[in-house]
Amino acid sequence: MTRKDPRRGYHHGNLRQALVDATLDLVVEKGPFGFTVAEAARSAGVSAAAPYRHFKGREDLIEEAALQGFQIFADLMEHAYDTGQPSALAAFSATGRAYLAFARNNPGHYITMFEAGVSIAGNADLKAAADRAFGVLTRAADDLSRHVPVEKRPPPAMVSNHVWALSHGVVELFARGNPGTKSPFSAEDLLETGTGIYLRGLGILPPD
Amino acid sequence: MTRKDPRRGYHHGNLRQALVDATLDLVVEKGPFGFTVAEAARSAGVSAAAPYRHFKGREDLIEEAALQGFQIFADLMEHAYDTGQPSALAAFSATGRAYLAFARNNPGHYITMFEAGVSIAGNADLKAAADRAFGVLTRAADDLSRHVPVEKRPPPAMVSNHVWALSHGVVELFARGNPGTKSPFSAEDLLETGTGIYLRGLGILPPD
DNA sequence: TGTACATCAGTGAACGCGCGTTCACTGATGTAC
DNA sequence: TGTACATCAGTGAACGCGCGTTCACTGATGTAC
Repeated sequence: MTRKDPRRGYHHGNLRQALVDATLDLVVEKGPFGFTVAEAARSAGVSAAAPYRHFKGREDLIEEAALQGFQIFADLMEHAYDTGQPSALAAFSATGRAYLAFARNNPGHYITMFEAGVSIAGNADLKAAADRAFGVLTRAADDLSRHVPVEKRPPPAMVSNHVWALSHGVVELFARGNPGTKSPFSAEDLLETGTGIYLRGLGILPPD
Repeated sequence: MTRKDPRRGYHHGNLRQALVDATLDLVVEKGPFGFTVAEAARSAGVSAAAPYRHFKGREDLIEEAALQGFQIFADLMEHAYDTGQPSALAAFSATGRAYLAFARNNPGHYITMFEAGVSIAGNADLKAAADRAFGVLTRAADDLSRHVPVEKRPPPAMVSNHVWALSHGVVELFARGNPGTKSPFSAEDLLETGTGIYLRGLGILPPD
């Protein structure tokens, strides 16, 4: 009989995932480069050598964490998009909110994905998951663009890049305690109002 | 007579600045945490102990680099603002372009300022320089806001936060080769078109 | 102008540290029959 | 069901490494008189 209890694996039981989880915590606590394999092992309660049974090395471990992040992210984005259907506007807004919610609720993932120096293009799995996530954003932007008169309609990829940049900027500057960059406005407010004004500029929302 | 040639200091001649410059290069080359005091010393051609004549430690060196960055940044922003006067719109656009130009031309500074984990709030000099820079952006947004009917005028600080977030997001995602995040559009185009649409949304640019 | 002294920016050796990684190993788990 | 064997996830010790930092030092530069 093969393992009846999937929570417990061989010896430790899911050491692989425990290491990924430890990585996510460490990266939040000590910054994207404060993370060390040794410390991840320590906090999973195993020897420093154990991680090498599951990962080729430090880079491999971080990439796995980032990969899981992109997969969760893509799932959330897709779900948000579906939730907003059939309204292009509702779908678009929902993906924006999902972006911010993901960054807030999964700071470890967000950091490994965007701040830990992982090369997305250098790893086919990562690339695929990242493309899936941003594909949703582009699709949402595309749907929305159809409501804009052709002659003043920017390319959908451009719209999704604008929104992505705004979202990422808001996350980096205002969704974390990082710098002395306190804002009187919450990240959620900033993203909501920012995209609102932007959509008015596109002519999708009424000028009031 | 005190030093007639300010380029050459004592022994090395401006070791302090040479170390800062080395830091800026290293941080671009190896990422915000790939930087080490030892390597900065090496590339300045001095022993590993020498930096401690000029800086209290690693953190102090990075903070000096970031401080110089904020000062240059603030100067550029002020100059851009002045250049655009008396048109509020021209001044505003110029500061946006200055932001991106600074990030492009001073990647080392930008990294030490925003990605190296330096706490801006924790250093009074840094805080002052950062406030000066973002004060310009807020002033530009404030000037601009006066052209918006009061009832639909968002707080100027909110507008400047929007623009800052968009600018930062564009820099992080599209102005560097970092991730697999290639865009068919240049960072300059994205910022220009993005703020253009945003300003239309504010009712400052005509809807065409 | 010359000399004696003070200052100070560097050196080189040394330290303790924690890291990433490898390796031979061991003991628990799974499997064939 | 029991036994012999294979597999495999861990261990613990060891390695070489480069780092940040300290320290006593030295030799160049500045300064008082």
